[in-house]
Amino acid sequence: MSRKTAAGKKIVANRRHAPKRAGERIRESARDLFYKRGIRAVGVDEIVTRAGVTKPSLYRSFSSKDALAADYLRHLGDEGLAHFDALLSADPTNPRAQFRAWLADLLQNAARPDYRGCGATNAAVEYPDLGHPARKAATAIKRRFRGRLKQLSKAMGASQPGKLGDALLLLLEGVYASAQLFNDNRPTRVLVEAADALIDHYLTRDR
Amino acid sequence: MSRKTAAGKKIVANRRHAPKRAGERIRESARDLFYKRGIRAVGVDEIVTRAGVTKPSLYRSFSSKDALAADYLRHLGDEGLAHFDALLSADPTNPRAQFRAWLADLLQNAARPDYRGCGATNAAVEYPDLGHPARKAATAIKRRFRGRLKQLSKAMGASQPGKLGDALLLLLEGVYASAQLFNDNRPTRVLVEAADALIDHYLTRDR
DNA sequence: TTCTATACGTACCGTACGGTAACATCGTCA
DNA sequence: TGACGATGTTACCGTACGGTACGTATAGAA
Repeated sequence: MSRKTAAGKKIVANRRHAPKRAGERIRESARDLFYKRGIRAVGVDEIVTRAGVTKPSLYRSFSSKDALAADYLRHLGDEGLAHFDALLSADPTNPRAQFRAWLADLLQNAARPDYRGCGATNAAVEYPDLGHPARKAATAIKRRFRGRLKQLSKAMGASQPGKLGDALLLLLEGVYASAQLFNDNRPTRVLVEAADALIDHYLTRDR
Repeated sequence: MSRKTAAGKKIVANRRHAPKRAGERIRESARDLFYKRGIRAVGVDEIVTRAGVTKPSLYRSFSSKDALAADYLRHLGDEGLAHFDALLSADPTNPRAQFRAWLADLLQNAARPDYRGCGATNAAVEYPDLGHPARKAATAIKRRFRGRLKQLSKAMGASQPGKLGDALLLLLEGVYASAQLFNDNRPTRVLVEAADALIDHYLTRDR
Protein backbone atom coordinates (compact mmCIF):
# COMPACT_ATOMS: atom_id res chain seq x y z
CA MET A 1 0.00 0.00 0.00
CA SER A 2 1.35 3.44 -0.92
CA ARG A 3 1.33 6.06 1.76
CA LYS A 4 -0.27 9.40 1.11
CA THR A 5 1.69 12.66 1.18
CA ALA A 6 0.64 16.27 0.85
CA ALA A 7 2.46 16.70 -2.44
CA GLY A 8 1.29 13.30 -3.71
CA LYS A 9 4.73 12.09 -4.68
CA LYS A 10 5.13 8.40 -5.50
CA ILE A 11 7.03 7.40 -2.48
CA VAL A 12 6.96 3.70 -3.19
CA ALA A 13 8.74 4.06 -6.52
CA ASN A 14 11.40 6.23 -4.94
CA ARG A 15 12.79 3.57 -2.65
CA ARG A 16 16.38 2.99 -3.68
CA HIS A 17 17.54 -0.55 -3.30
CA ALA A 18 14.22 -1.91 -2.15
CA PRO A 19 12.27 -3.05 -5.19
CA LYS A 20 9.59 -4.38 -2.89
CA ARG A 21 8.85 -4.43 0.77
CA ALA A 22 10.22 -7.38 2.66
CA GLY A 23 6.76 -8.64 3.54
CA GLU A 24 5.75 -8.74 -0.08
CA ARG A 25 8.91 -10.52 -1.17
CA ILE A 26 8.29 -13.09 1.56
CA ARG A 27 4.76 -13.55 0.35
CA GLU A 28 5.91 -14.30 -3.18
CA SER A 29 8.67 -16.62 -2.12
CA ALA A 30 6.37 -18.47 0.26
CA ARG A 31 3.74 -18.75 -2.39
CA ASP A 32 6.10 -20.42 -4.85
CA LEU A 33 7.64 -22.77 -2.33
CA PHE A 34 4.42 -23.69 -0.55
CA TYR A 35 2.71 -24.51 -3.79
CA LYS A 36 5.49 -26.46 -5.42
CA ARG A 37 6.78 -28.42 -2.46
CA GLY A 38 4.05 -28.24 0.16
CA ILE A 39 3.74 -26.20 3.33
CA ARG A 40 5.14 -28.70 5.80
CA ALA A 41 8.09 -29.50 3.56
CA VAL A 42 9.29 -25.91 3.38
CA GLY A 43 11.11 -24.28 6.28
CA VAL A 44 11.10 -20.61 7.13
CA ASP A 45 14.83 -20.41 6.47
CA GLU A 46 14.37 -21.40 2.87
CA ILE A 47 11.53 -18.93 2.45
CA VAL A 48 13.52 -15.95 3.67
CA THR A 49 16.68 -16.99 1.83
CA ARG A 50 14.80 -17.19 -1.44
CA ALA A 51 13.15 -13.87 -0.72
CA GLY A 52 16.54 -12.27 -0.08
CA VAL A 53 15.57 -11.24 3.42
CA THR A 54 16.08 -12.62 6.91
CA LYS A 55 13.92 -14.32 9.43
CA PRO A 56 13.12 -11.33 11.63
CA SER A 57 11.59 -9.64 8.59
CA LEU A 58 9.26 -12.59 8.22
CA TYR A 59 8.14 -12.43 11.84
CA ARG A 60 7.63 -8.68 11.63
CA SER A 61 5.06 -9.16 8.87
CA PHE A 62 3.58 -12.48 9.99
CA SER A 63 3.01 -13.74 13.48
CA SER A 64 4.04 -17.31 12.65
CA LYS A 65 4.67 -19.75 9.83
CA ASP A 66 1.10 -20.92 10.18
CA ALA A 67 -0.16 -17.37 9.74
CA LEU A 68 1.99 -17.02 6.63
CA ALA A 69 0.52 -20.24 5.27
CA ALA A 70 -3.01 -19.01 5.94
CA ASP A 71 -2.18 -15.75 4.20
CA TYR A 72 -0.83 -17.67 1.21
CA LEU A 73 -4.06 -19.64 0.97
CA ARG A 74 -6.27 -16.58 1.32
CA HIS A 75 -4.46 -14.87 -1.54
CA LEU A 76 -4.63 -18.02 -3.63
CA GLY A 77 -8.36 -18.30 -3.06
CA ASP A 78 -9.09 -14.65 -3.73
CA GLU A 79 -7.21 -14.71 -7.00
CA GLY A 80 -8.75 -17.98 -8.10
CA LEU A 81 -12.27 -16.83 -7.40
CA ALA A 82 -11.61 -13.47 -9.05
CA HIS A 83 -10.40 -15.26 -12.15
CA PHE A 84 -13.47 -17.46 -12.14
CA ASP A 85 -15.80 -14.52 -11.70
CA ALA A 86 -14.07 -12.47 -14.37
CA LEU A 87 -14.35 -15.17 -16.98
CA LEU A 88 -17.92 -16.02 -16.11
CA SER A 89 -19.07 -12.41 -16.05
CA ALA A 90 -17.35 -11.62 -19.35
CA ASP A 91 -20.36 -13.02 -21.17
CA PRO A 92 -23.21 -13.64 -18.74
CA THR A 93 -25.52 -14.64 -21.58
CA ASN A 94 -23.64 -17.85 -22.24
CA PRO A 95 -22.43 -19.33 -18.96
CA ARG A 96 -21.81 -22.76 -20.42
CA ALA A 97 -19.39 -21.47 -23.05
CA GLN A 98 -17.63 -19.34 -20.46
CA PHE A 99 -17.29 -22.30 -18.16
CA ARG A 100 -15.87 -24.35 -21.00
CA ALA A 101 -13.29 -21.63 -21.55
CA TRP A 102 -12.44 -21.76 -17.87
CA LEU A 103 -11.97 -25.51 -18.13
CA ALA A 104 -9.68 -25.09 -21.12
CA ASP A 105 -7.61 -22.64 -19.12
CA LEU A 106 -7.45 -25.06 -16.22
CA LEU A 107 -6.32 -27.87 -18.50
CA GLN A 108 -3.59 -25.70 -19.93
CA ASN A 109 -2.23 -25.09 -16.46
CA ALA A 110 -2.66 -28.70 -15.47
CA ALA A 111 -0.60 -29.80 -18.46
CA ARG A 112 2.54 -28.17 -17.09
CA PRO A 113 4.94 -30.74 -15.71
CA ASP A 114 5.28 -29.01 -12.35
CA TYR A 115 1.53 -28.72 -11.86
CA ARG A 116 0.56 -29.49 -8.29
CA GLY A 117 -3.21 -29.19 -8.35
CA CYS A 118 -5.11 -26.90 -6.02
CA GLY A 119 -3.08 -25.36 -3.25
CA ALA A 120 -6.10 -25.30 -0.96
CA THR A 121 -6.88 -28.97 -1.42
CA ASN A 122 -3.25 -29.81 -0.85
CA ALA A 123 -3.18 -27.74 2.32
CA ALA A 124 -6.27 -29.52 3.64
CA VAL A 125 -4.49 -32.81 3.05
CA GLU A 126 -1.41 -31.57 4.85
CA TYR A 127 -3.40 -30.22 7.79
CA PRO A 128 -6.28 -32.50 8.71
CA ASP A 129 -6.66 -30.72 12.04
CA LEU A 130 -9.72 -28.53 11.57
CA GLY A 131 -8.41 -25.96 14.03
CA HIS A 132 -5.24 -25.21 12.10
CA PRO A 133 -5.18 -21.75 10.46
CA ALA A 134 -4.12 -23.18 7.11
CA ARG A 135 -6.89 -25.72 7.23
CA LYS A 136 -9.46 -23.07 8.08
CA ALA A 137 -8.34 -20.93 5.16
CA ALA A 138 -8.45 -23.91 2.80
CA THR A 139 -11.94 -24.88 3.92
CA ALA A 140 -13.20 -21.33 3.48
CA ILE A 141 -11.92 -21.24 -0.09
CA LYS A 142 -13.57 -24.51 -0.95
CA ARG A 143 -16.89 -23.44 0.48
CA ARG A 144 -16.82 -20.29 -1.59
CA PHE A 145 -15.86 -22.16 -4.73
CA ARG A 146 -18.63 -24.67 -4.18
CA GLY A 147 -21.05 -21.77 -4.03
CA ARG A 148 -19.73 -20.45 -7.32
CA LEU A 149 -20.32 -23.77 -9.03
CA LYS A 150 -23.87 -23.86 -7.73
CA GLN A 151 -24.36 -20.33 -8.98
CA LEU A 152 -22.97 -21.29 -12.37
CA SER A 153 -25.24 -24.32 -12.55
CA LYS A 154 -28.20 -22.12 -11.82
CA ALA A 155 -27.16 -19.75 -14.59
CA MET A 156 -26.94 -22.70 -16.96
CA GLY A 157 -30.53 -23.53 -16.16
CA ALA A 158 -30.25 -26.53 -13.86
CA SER A 159 -33.33 -27.06 -11.74
CA GLN A 160 -31.17 -28.62 -9.01
CA PRO A 161 -28.10 -26.41 -9.28
CA GLY A 162 -26.61 -27.72 -6.08
CA LYS A 163 -26.38 -31.21 -7.45
CA LEU A 164 -24.88 -30.23 -10.78
CA GLY A 165 -22.46 -27.96 -8.98
CA ASP A 166 -21.36 -30.79 -6.74
CA ALA A 167 -20.96 -33.16 -9.67
CA LEU A 168 -18.72 -30.63 -11.37
CA LEU A 169 -16.85 -30.10 -8.11
CA LEU A 170 -16.08 -33.82 -7.91
CA LEU A 171 -14.76 -33.71 -11.45
CA LEU A 172 -12.59 -30.68 -10.75
CA GLU A 173 -11.13 -32.06 -7.53
CA GLY A 174 -10.42 -35.16 -9.57
CA VAL A 175 -8.47 -33.04 -12.01
CA TYR A 176 -6.46 -31.42 -9.22
CA ALA A 177 -5.47 -34.79 -7.82
CA SER A 178 -4.96 -36.86 -10.94
CA ALA A 179 -3.06 -34.21 -12.86
CA GLN A 180 -0.24 -34.46 -10.33
CA LEU A 181 -0.55 -38.22 -9.98
CA PHE A 182 -0.01 -39.13 -13.61
CA ASN A 183 2.73 -37.83 -15.81
CA ASP A 184 1.82 -39.01 -19.26
CA ASN A 185 -1.56 -39.36 -20.91
CA ARG A 186 -3.30 -37.83 -17.96
CA PRO A 187 -6.88 -38.70 -17.09
CA THR A 188 -7.63 -34.99 -17.35
CA ARG A 189 -7.97 -35.46 -21.10
CA VAL A 190 -11.60 -36.50 -20.58
CA LEU A 191 -12.51 -33.51 -18.43
CA VAL A 192 -14.37 -31.46 -21.03
CA GLU A 193 -16.34 -34.38 -22.39
CA ALA A 194 -17.22 -35.63 -18.91
CA ALA A 195 -18.27 -32.17 -17.77
CA ASP A 196 -20.44 -31.82 -20.85
CA ALA A 197 -22.05 -35.16 -20.20
CA LEU A 198 -22.82 -34.22 -16.61
CA ILE A 199 -24.22 -30.83 -17.58
CA ASP A 200 -26.37 -32.43 -20.24
CA HIS A 201 -27.60 -34.97 -17.77
CA TYR A 202 -28.57 -32.45 -15.13
CA LEU A 203 -30.14 -30.04 -17.62
CA THR A 204 -32.33 -32.56 -19.39
CA ARG A 205 -33.26 -34.48 -16.27
CA ASP A 206 -35.20 -31.92 -14.28
CA ARG A 207 -36.80 -29.57 -16.70
CA MET B 1 7.49 -66.09 8.85
CA SER B 2 7.50 -69.28 10.94
CA ARG B 3 10.78 -71.07 11.26
CA LYS B 4 11.01 -74.73 10.45
CA THR B 5 12.10 -77.32 13.00
CA ALA B 6 12.78 -81.01 12.73
CA ALA B 7 9.79 -81.91 14.88
CA GLY B 8 7.55 -79.37 13.15
CA LYS B 9 6.43 -77.63 16.32
CA LYS B 10 4.57 -74.38 15.99
CA ILE B 11 7.20 -72.09 17.35
CA VAL B 12 5.36 -68.88 16.53
CA ALA B 13 2.30 -69.81 18.58
CA ASN B 14 4.47 -70.83 21.49
CA ARG B 15 5.94 -67.42 22.15
CA ARG B 16 5.07 -66.50 25.69
CA HIS B 17 4.34 -62.85 26.26
CA ALA B 18 4.57 -61.73 22.67
CA PRO B 19 1.10 -61.07 21.25
CA LYS B 20 2.62 -59.83 18.03
CA ARG B 21 6.06 -59.16 16.68
CA ALA B 22 7.28 -55.63 17.08
CA GLY B 23 7.44 -55.07 13.34
CA GLU B 24 3.80 -55.93 12.91
CA ARG B 25 2.68 -53.75 15.78
CA ILE B 26 4.66 -50.90 14.25
CA ARG B 27 2.97 -51.48 10.93
CA GLU B 28 -0.48 -51.21 12.46
CA SER B 29 0.35 -48.17 14.51
CA ALA B 30 1.98 -46.44 11.55
CA ARG B 31 -0.96 -47.26 9.36
CA ASP B 32 -3.44 -45.61 11.70
CA LEU B 33 -1.34 -42.55 12.36
CA PHE B 34 -0.17 -42.02 8.79
CA TYR B 35 -3.68 -42.23 7.46
CA LYS B 36 -5.37 -40.06 10.05
CA ARG B 37 -2.79 -37.34 10.50
CA GLY B 38 -0.51 -37.59 7.48
CA ILE B 39 2.97 -39.03 7.07
CA ARG B 40 4.99 -35.87 7.56
CA ALA B 41 2.96 -34.88 10.60
CA VAL B 42 3.71 -38.09 12.47
CA GLY B 43 7.09 -38.70 14.08
CA VAL B 44 8.70 -42.06 14.62
CA ASP B 45 8.55 -41.54 18.38
CA GLU B 46 4.79 -41.39 18.33
CA ILE B 47 4.60 -44.46 16.11
CA VAL B 48 6.67 -46.63 18.41
CA THR B 49 5.04 -45.29 21.57
CA ARG B 50 1.60 -46.16 20.25
CA ALA B 51 2.87 -49.56 19.18
CA GLY B 52 4.24 -50.19 22.67
CA VAL B 53 7.77 -50.72 21.38
CA THR B 54 10.88 -48.62 21.01
CA LYS B 55 12.65 -46.93 18.16
CA PRO B 56 15.39 -49.49 17.55
CA SER B 57 12.66 -52.05 16.93
CA LEU B 58 11.35 -49.85 14.17
CA TYR B 59 14.73 -49.56 12.52
CA ARG B 60 15.32 -53.30 12.75
CA SER B 61 12.24 -53.95 10.64
CA PHE B 62 12.42 -50.88 8.41
CA SER B 63 15.46 -49.12 7.08
CA SER B 64 13.98 -45.65 7.55
CA LYS B 65 10.79 -43.76 8.17
CA ASP B 66 10.46 -43.33 4.42
CA ALA B 67 10.67 -47.08 3.94
CA LEU B 68 7.98 -47.55 6.56
CA ALA B 69 5.79 -45.05 4.75
CA ALA B 70 6.31 -46.87 1.47
CA ASP B 71 5.45 -50.15 3.16
CA TYR B 72 2.27 -48.59 4.55
CA LEU B 73 1.25 -47.45 1.09
CA ARG B 74 2.00 -50.80 -0.54
CA HIS B 75 -0.20 -52.59 1.99
CA LEU B 76 -2.92 -49.99 1.55
CA GLY B 77 -2.84 -50.41 -2.20
CA ASP B 78 -2.79 -54.19 -2.13
CA GLU B 79 -5.77 -54.36 0.18
CA GLY B 80 -7.69 -51.75 -1.76
CA LEU B 81 -7.15 -53.49 -5.07
CA ALA B 82 -7.96 -56.88 -3.54
CA HIS B 83 -11.22 -55.48 -2.24
CA PHE B 84 -12.03 -54.03 -5.63
CA ASP B 85 -11.20 -57.27 -7.40
CA ALA B 86 -13.17 -59.35 -4.94
CA LEU B 87 -16.31 -57.32 -5.32
CA LEU B 88 -16.05 -57.12 -9.09
CA SER B 89 -15.33 -60.81 -9.55
CA ALA B 90 -18.17 -61.81 -7.22
CA ASP B 91 -20.58 -61.46 -10.12
CA PRO B 92 -18.68 -61.03 -13.39
CA THR B 93 -21.88 -61.09 -15.36
CA ASN B 94 -23.03 -57.74 -14.05
CA PRO B 95 -20.03 -55.45 -13.66
CA ARG B 96 -22.12 -52.32 -13.47
CA ALA B 97 -24.13 -53.53 -10.49
CA GLN B 98 -20.97 -54.70 -8.77
CA PHE B 99 -19.34 -51.35 -9.35
CA ARG B 100 -22.38 -49.63 -7.91
CA ALA B 101 -22.04 -51.79 -4.83
CA TRP B 102 -18.40 -50.78 -4.59
CA LEU B 103 -19.42 -47.12 -4.79
CA ALA B 104 -21.98 -47.61 -2.02
CA ASP B 105 -19.29 -49.12 0.13
CA LEU B 106 -16.97 -46.22 -0.60
CA LEU B 107 -19.66 -43.72 0.31
CA GLN B 108 -20.29 -45.47 3.58
CA ASN B 109 -16.64 -45.12 4.50
CA ALA B 110 -16.50 -41.56 3.25
CA ALA B 111 -19.42 -40.62 5.50
CA ARG B 112 -17.39 -41.24 8.62
CA PRO B 113 -16.34 -38.00 10.27
CA ASP B 114 -12.68 -38.94 10.40
CA TYR B 115 -12.55 -39.95 6.75
CA ARG B 116 -9.35 -38.76 5.15
CA GLY B 117 -9.76 -39.85 1.53
CA CYS B 118 -7.22 -42.02 -0.24
CA GLY B 119 -3.97 -42.53 1.60
CA ALA B 120 -2.09 -42.83 -1.66
CA THR B 121 -3.40 -39.56 -3.04
CA ASN B 122 -2.64 -37.86 0.25
CA ALA B 123 0.89 -39.24 0.20
CA ALA B 124 1.44 -37.94 -3.32
CA VAL B 125 0.36 -34.52 -2.13
CA GLU B 126 2.72 -34.71 0.82
CA TYR B 127 5.64 -35.87 -1.30
CA PRO B 128 5.72 -34.12 -4.68
CA ASP B 129 9.29 -35.29 -5.22
CA LEU B 130 8.98 -38.15 -7.69
CA GLY B 131 12.07 -39.85 -6.32
CA HIS B 132 10.71 -40.24 -2.81
CA PRO B 133 9.88 -43.85 -1.84
CA ALA B 134 6.43 -42.90 -0.57
CA ARG B 135 5.69 -41.04 -3.76
CA LYS B 136 6.81 -43.97 -5.88
CA ALA B 137 4.56 -46.34 -3.95
CA ALA B 138 1.62 -43.95 -4.26
CA THR B 139 2.12 -43.57 -8.00
CA ALA B 140 2.31 -47.31 -8.48
CA ILE B 141 -0.99 -47.81 -6.67
CA LYS B 142 -2.72 -45.19 -8.76
CA ARG B 143 -1.46 -46.65 -12.00
CA ARG B 144 -2.79 -50.05 -11.03
CA PHE B 145 -6.12 -48.64 -9.97
CA ARG B 146 -6.45 -46.73 -13.21
CA GLY B 147 -5.94 -50.00 -15.02
CA ARG B 148 -8.70 -51.62 -13.00
CA LEU B 149 -11.13 -48.88 -13.94
CA LYS B 150 -10.28 -49.30 -17.59
CA GLN B 151 -10.79 -53.03 -17.22
CA LEU B 152 -14.12 -52.45 -15.53
CA SER B 153 -15.21 -50.07 -18.27
CA LYS B 154 -14.35 -52.68 -20.86
CA ALA B 155 -16.41 -55.24 -18.97
CA MET B 156 -19.31 -52.82 -18.96
CA GLY B 157 -19.11 -52.64 -22.72
CA ALA B 158 -17.50 -49.28 -23.38
CA SER B 159 -15.88 -49.02 -26.79
CA GLN B 160 -13.36 -46.57 -25.38
CA PRO B 161 -12.79 -48.07 -21.94
CA GLY B 162 -9.80 -45.88 -21.24
CA LYS B 163 -11.89 -42.74 -21.47
CA LEU B 164 -14.73 -43.99 -19.33
CA GLY B 165 -12.23 -45.32 -16.82
CA ASP B 166 -10.53 -41.94 -16.63
CA ALA B 167 -13.85 -40.14 -16.23
CA LEU B 168 -14.70 -42.41 -13.33
CA LEU B 169 -11.23 -41.88 -11.92
CA LEU B 170 -11.75 -38.12 -11.90
CA LEU B 171 -15.01 -38.61 -10.04
CA LEU B 172 -13.45 -40.91 -7.49
CA GLU B 173 -10.47 -38.68 -6.82
CA GLY B 174 -13.03 -35.93 -6.42
CA VAL B 175 -14.73 -38.00 -3.74
CA TYR B 176 -11.45 -38.60 -1.92
CA ALA B 177 -10.70 -34.89 -1.81
CA SER B 178 -14.12 -33.38 -1.21
CA ALA B 179 -15.21 -35.88 1.42
CA GLN B 180 -12.50 -34.56 3.72
CA LEU B 181 -13.01 -30.94 2.67
CA PHE B 182 -16.68 -30.64 3.56
CA ASN B 183 -18.23 -31.70 6.81
CA ASP B 184 -21.93 -31.39 6.22
CA ASN B 185 -23.98 -32.10 3.14
CA ARG B 186 -20.99 -33.42 1.29
CA PRO B 187 -20.71 -33.20 -2.50
CA THR B 188 -20.24 -36.96 -2.50
CA ARG B 189 -24.02 -37.30 -2.34
CA VAL B 190 -24.14 -36.98 -6.13
CA LEU B 191 -21.50 -39.63 -6.77
CA VAL B 192 -23.78 -42.49 -7.81
CA GLU B 193 -25.94 -40.37 -10.06
CA ALA B 194 -22.93 -38.72 -11.68
CA ALA B 195 -21.20 -42.04 -12.23
CA ASP B 196 -24.34 -43.44 -13.79
CA ALA B 197 -24.62 -40.44 -16.08
CA LEU B 198 -21.02 -40.84 -17.19
CA ILE B 199 -21.38 -44.56 -17.76
CA ASP B 200 -24.55 -44.00 -19.77
CA HIS B 201 -22.82 -41.36 -21.80
CA TYR B 202 -19.82 -43.48 -22.68
CA LEU B 203 -21.89 -46.60 -23.35
CA THR B 204 -24.38 -44.98 -25.69
CA ARG B 205 -21.88 -42.78 -27.43
CA ASP B 206 -19.57 -45.29 -29.06
CA ARG B 207 -21.58 -48.37 -29.78
C1' DT C 1 25.15 -75.44 32.58
C1' DT C 2 27.10 -72.93 28.82
C1' DC C 3 26.85 -71.13 24.17
C1' DT C 4 24.47 -68.67 20.57
C1' DA C 5 20.95 -66.24 18.12
C1' DT C 6 17.18 -63.37 18.25
C1' DA C 7 14.47 -59.73 19.98
C1' DC C 8 14.15 -55.78 22.65
C1' DG C 9 15.19 -51.50 25.64
C1' DT C 10 18.15 -47.38 27.57
C1' DA C 11 20.38 -43.62 26.45
C1' DC C 12 22.25 -40.91 23.36
C1' DC C 13 23.75 -38.29 18.87
C1' DG C 14 23.69 -34.49 15.33
C1' DT C 15 20.72 -31.65 12.96
C1' DA C 16 17.00 -28.82 11.49
C1' DC C 17 13.16 -26.69 12.91
C1' DG C 18 10.22 -22.42 14.38
C1' DG C 19 11.04 -18.38 16.75
C1' DT C 20 13.49 -14.34 19.31
C1' DA C 21 16.69 -10.70 21.36
C1' DA C 22 19.74 -7.01 20.53
C1' DC C 23 21.80 -3.97 17.65
C1' DA C 24 23.15 -1.65 13.16
C1' DT C 25 21.66 0.72 8.91
C1' DC C 26 19.06 3.34 5.73
C1' DG C 27 15.61 6.53 3.79
C1' DT C 28 12.05 9.78 4.97
C1' DC C 29 10.22 13.70 6.71
C1' DA C 30 9.59 17.40 10.45
C1' DT D 1 19.89 18.38 11.57
C1' DG D 2 17.52 14.96 14.36
C1' DA D 3 13.94 11.66 15.26
C1' DC D 4 11.54 7.81 13.47
C1' DG D 5 10.07 3.67 11.35
C1' DA D 6 11.14 -0.07 8.56
C1' DT D 7 14.54 -3.26 7.43
C1' DG D 8 18.83 -6.00 7.79
C1' DT D 9 22.55 -8.67 10.61
C1' DT D 10 24.22 -11.69 13.91
C1' DA D 11 23.71 -14.74 17.22
C1' DC D 12 21.08 -17.42 19.84
C1' DC D 13 17.17 -20.46 22.27
C1' DG D 14 14.39 -24.74 23.20
C1' DT D 15 12.51 -28.48 21.07
C1' DA D 16 11.47 -32.25 18.12
C1' DC D 17 13.12 -34.78 14.62
C1' DG D 18 15.29 -39.15 12.32
C1' DG D 19 18.59 -42.37 13.50
C1' DT D 20 22.14 -45.28 16.21
C1' DA D 21 25.69 -47.43 19.63
C1' DC D 22 25.48 -50.52 23.08
C1' DG D 23 23.83 -53.32 26.67
C1' DT D 24 20.18 -56.86 28.16
C1' DA D 25 16.66 -60.59 28.42
C1' DT D 26 14.92 -64.77 26.67
C1' DA D 27 14.74 -69.32 24.52
C1' DG D 28 16.50 -73.27 22.20
C1' DA D 29 20.69 -76.37 21.28
C1' DA D 30 24.63 -78.74 22.97
